[in-house]
Amino acid sequence: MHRYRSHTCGALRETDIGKDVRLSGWCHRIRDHGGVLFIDLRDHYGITQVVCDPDSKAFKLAETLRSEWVIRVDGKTRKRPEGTENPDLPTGQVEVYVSEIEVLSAAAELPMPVFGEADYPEDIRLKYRFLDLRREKLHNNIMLRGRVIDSIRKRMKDGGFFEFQTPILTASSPEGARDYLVPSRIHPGKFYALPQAPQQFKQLIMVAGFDRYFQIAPCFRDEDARADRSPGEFYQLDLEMSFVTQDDVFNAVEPVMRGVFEEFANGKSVTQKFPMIPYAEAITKYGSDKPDLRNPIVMQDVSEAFRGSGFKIFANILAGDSKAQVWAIPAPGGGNRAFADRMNSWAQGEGQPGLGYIFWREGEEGGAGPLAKNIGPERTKQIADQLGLKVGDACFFVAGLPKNFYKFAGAARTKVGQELNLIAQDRFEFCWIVDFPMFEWNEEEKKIDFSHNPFSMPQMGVEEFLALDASDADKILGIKAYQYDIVCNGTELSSGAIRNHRPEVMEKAFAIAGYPKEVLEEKFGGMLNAFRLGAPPHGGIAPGIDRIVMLLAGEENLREVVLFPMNQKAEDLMMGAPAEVTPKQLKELSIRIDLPKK
RNA sequence: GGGGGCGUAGCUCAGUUGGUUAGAGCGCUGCCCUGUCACGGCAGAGGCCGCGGGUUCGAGUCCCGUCGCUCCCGCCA
Repeated sequence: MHRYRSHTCGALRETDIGKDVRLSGWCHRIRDHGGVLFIDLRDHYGITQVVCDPDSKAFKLAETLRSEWVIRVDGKTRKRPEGTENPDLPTGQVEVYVSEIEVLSAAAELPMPVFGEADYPEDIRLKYRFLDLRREKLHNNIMLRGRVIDSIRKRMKDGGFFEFQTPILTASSPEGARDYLVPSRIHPGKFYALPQAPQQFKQLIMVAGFDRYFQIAPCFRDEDARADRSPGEFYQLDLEMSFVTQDDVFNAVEPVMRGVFEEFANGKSVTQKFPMIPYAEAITKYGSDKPDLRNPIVMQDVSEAFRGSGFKIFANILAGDSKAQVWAIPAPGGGNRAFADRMNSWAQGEGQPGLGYIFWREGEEGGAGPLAKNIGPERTKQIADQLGLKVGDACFFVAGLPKNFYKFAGAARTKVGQELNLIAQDRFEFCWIVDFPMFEWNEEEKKIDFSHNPFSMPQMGVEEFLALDASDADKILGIKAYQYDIVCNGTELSSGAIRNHRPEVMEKAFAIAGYPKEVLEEKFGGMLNAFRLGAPPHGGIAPGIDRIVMLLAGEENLREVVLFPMNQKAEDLMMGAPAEVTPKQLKELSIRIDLPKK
């Protein structure tokens, strides 16, 4: 017999009754009845009930066992007595009557239990990650992650993509997030950077003629964390294709995403054909470039209903600036004062002066609330007609310059959807967001910036683009890029683009964003050189693996789907990173520490 | 860098207008228990109420500061 086990803890069935077996695992739960003692023995594969009584020579030792001790047991598989079967366990028809126990590893008192699903503080969970990972939910999430990645790989290879590895130690890039830097010992004073994404490498792979690249790629960005953004490092399904249009990329990626989600959706429905929503439309309808389409609320411009009206605050805002607008956020089913007031105080909590509203209720079919009184019944009806609102509904209003308030309007749309339970929980709602602006105005620095990444191809003829005059800001700011996102349930899952493979267009684009040719040469010289020596038109996208798994696992936080995550302050509490290093190490790197003064 | 929430036993939490000795459940320790699977029963240990200062006759409770965790904003080509 094997030293540790003849079966796993999830293996035994009625067909094994009568067999002498050997199991190893953790003492998940121990129930000592004095004369009979049960141990739920757990390993990766499942749980088997192990029984001991005073007739067994292992009984004395069994009584000393504690939670999470690792033991080996020998015994005989037998049918459970009539009426004591456990239908919740695959092994629940049988049990193992123990003849011998060997303690392989004892466990001290636990800082957190493995048994049960009680919530524990994150710092304890992170410090004792290996215990947390023993727990069913996290264990399953990590296994799901592995299966999702397997599925992605298979689908990508079936789609004609080839897997490549790109360097981890590379050069710092001037755009984008802060880099993680690695000092060079051989070149004192110089640094490698960890890649924020293998962006340039994958483009160079296209220039090298490999045609279709993918990689489950680690990416490193020194940015502050969010619930859906790990600090430090995360993984992307990075992919790139040659000789493609935007549609070709969509047709390659959409089936992979849909297929993976359908495979692991667990009964939830998945969008069959991802709708394409232009960026500008997403902003005006949903107040976000990552709209949650499970939320049926669509906002509308209702400026005309307020222009010159008796509601002076809005009327004055509209009169004061031709670009000012009033947007309506319909709230079907929210037609009562309590809800409207709750939204209003929520808005104040968000730092807004308040949230104007009208609601329609029995006896006040013409609209209730101070705002309705100010603008009068005719305009109120105009709003109700435009938005299709009826008795029992409400509507909220925000006014000002859309570029300043659209985020808040989007947040209000989400809040209304949540409060009124309008968000369908049984669906994965996908869409493409397309036609992102190429440039944006940087108000702080009074200059034009790239609005997304500088490698996208502008949606403009080469001649016309090269002829652009830097002073023609309006025209420049109106240029769209072949830049696109995949959004699912309000989470940005991917970002991609058709790349700019023309050196002269790239020079022009960087010039518009205020980067002289020398900077471009210094920072992107490698890629620029490549583009001067025969580059195929190419494009790609990079879906975030962690976020995909998070959605499929039904988790709200990335840390629930990452094996060994860092906390929000980018610390690994288990390994103790980051940490100080020895003076000798620093000296070798020609680095002297100069801490900021408190 | 900024804002919100939280911080009471190992853990989850309760703790009234500021008022005797700060409680419960889980876990832990001991004893009892032969069919449990969230086993059950009895007993027990375990608290700088995050930390520092203040108001008060009296602070877990009120005020100020600080630290920790978390969520959000900035940031994330």
